[in-house]
Amino acid sequence: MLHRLTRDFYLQDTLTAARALIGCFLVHETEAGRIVGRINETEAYIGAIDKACHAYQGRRTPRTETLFAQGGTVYVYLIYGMYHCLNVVTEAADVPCAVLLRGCALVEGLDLAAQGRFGTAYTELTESRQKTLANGPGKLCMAFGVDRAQNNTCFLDGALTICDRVGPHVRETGAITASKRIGIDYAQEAADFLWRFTG
DNA sequence: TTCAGGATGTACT
DNA sequence: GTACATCCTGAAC
Repeated sequence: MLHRLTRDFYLQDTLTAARALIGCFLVHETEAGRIVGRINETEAYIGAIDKACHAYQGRRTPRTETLFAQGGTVYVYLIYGMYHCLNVVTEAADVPCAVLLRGCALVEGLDLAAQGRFGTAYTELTESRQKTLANGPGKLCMAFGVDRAQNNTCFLDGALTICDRVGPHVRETGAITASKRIGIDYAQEAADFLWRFTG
């Protein structure tokens, strides 16, 4: 069984959505098979008040255009010239907000993910590499085979989706922790917002 | 076990 | 020209 989150979910308040995404499943249906991971780390980016957000104060450029789409849109961008980051656009159209998916634990399609990251089968990986398969935004994209081709597609009807139920897996969360976001020291007071969720 | 440095390209000043 | 929502490797402790 595969149960996609509905439009209502993505139209929620960004901080609420960022917290609620913990425990949900990121699913990518590729030609080679399905890759599924339990989301365990997210960060919220809210354009109106957030200096770390690409669309801070409504800054609108070709790159940030996707952030102004309706909640449920996929926003992928290139960072540091070599890595991609996968975001979930939230809230209504013309409100630039998104949730960055920073990490997940793979539960299905392990070999596909390992091929994407290291070019070898999962069973060939060292224990260390198995544990760190998708525990960071750049790594998550490599493992799921996500790049800018997915930018501006839709989580509701595309190959890339988010579900609260996939096969035998059901969304399940224990304690969720809020903490400071990572890698945005340049964002002054916004760097101290507790907009990172793990669980 | 921790840490510094390099790779790399796009967007924007 | 500069900065960037990162990751990996290898050297030092």
